[in-house]
Amino acid sequence: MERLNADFFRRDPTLCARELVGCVLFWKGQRGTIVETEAYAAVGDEACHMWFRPKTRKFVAEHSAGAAYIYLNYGVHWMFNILVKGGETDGFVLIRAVEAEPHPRLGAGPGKLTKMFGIDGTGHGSLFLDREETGIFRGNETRGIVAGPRIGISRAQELPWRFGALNSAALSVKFKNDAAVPAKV
DNA sequence: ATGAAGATCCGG
DNA sequence: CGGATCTTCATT
Repeated sequence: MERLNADFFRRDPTLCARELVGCVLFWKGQRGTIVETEAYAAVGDEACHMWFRPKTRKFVAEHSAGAAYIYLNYGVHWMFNILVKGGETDGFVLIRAVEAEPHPRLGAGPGKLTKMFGIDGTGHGSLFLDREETGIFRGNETRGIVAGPRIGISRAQELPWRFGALNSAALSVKFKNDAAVPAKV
């Protein structure tokens, strides 16, 4: 399998998010097939942390493409994101769900998958793609990829920047009126 | 200092 | 549907 390197994350966040569906995430002894992601853009996206969090803008300035951006949400759940730095197209990809053994819905949500993998703040800022015990490997999603509005945000709800594997049992939330997007190139 | 909001999840 | 439980940020 082909290991993804930082170059993968030097493109448009929506492209990165879409192509990550079907790839396999490895993290300290566990693996999961990514079945749901969301893209967040530095420019023109009011839902992105960069829009309203100075600390996030600092993080982006000080880290390179492919770095893990991990934060605690609601004081309870760790969110696992990957930094995208393509110049005009900086942003993040949030990993929202993975298929994993043994229980199909063990990784069916952004907070659930970090708990499953043991991902927490200690990984924040790490270049995990290049580490021995962590990384992402390219896969091919044969079920088709669908897109829709992002989940749980209050702004920019119109952007269809959530991507998922069609009919996966591990989606955090089912897609409504699934509009299949073209498979990757 | 203090308060509000937040890319969620579980249980009643 | 409310509570958990912590960080960031704006306001006092």
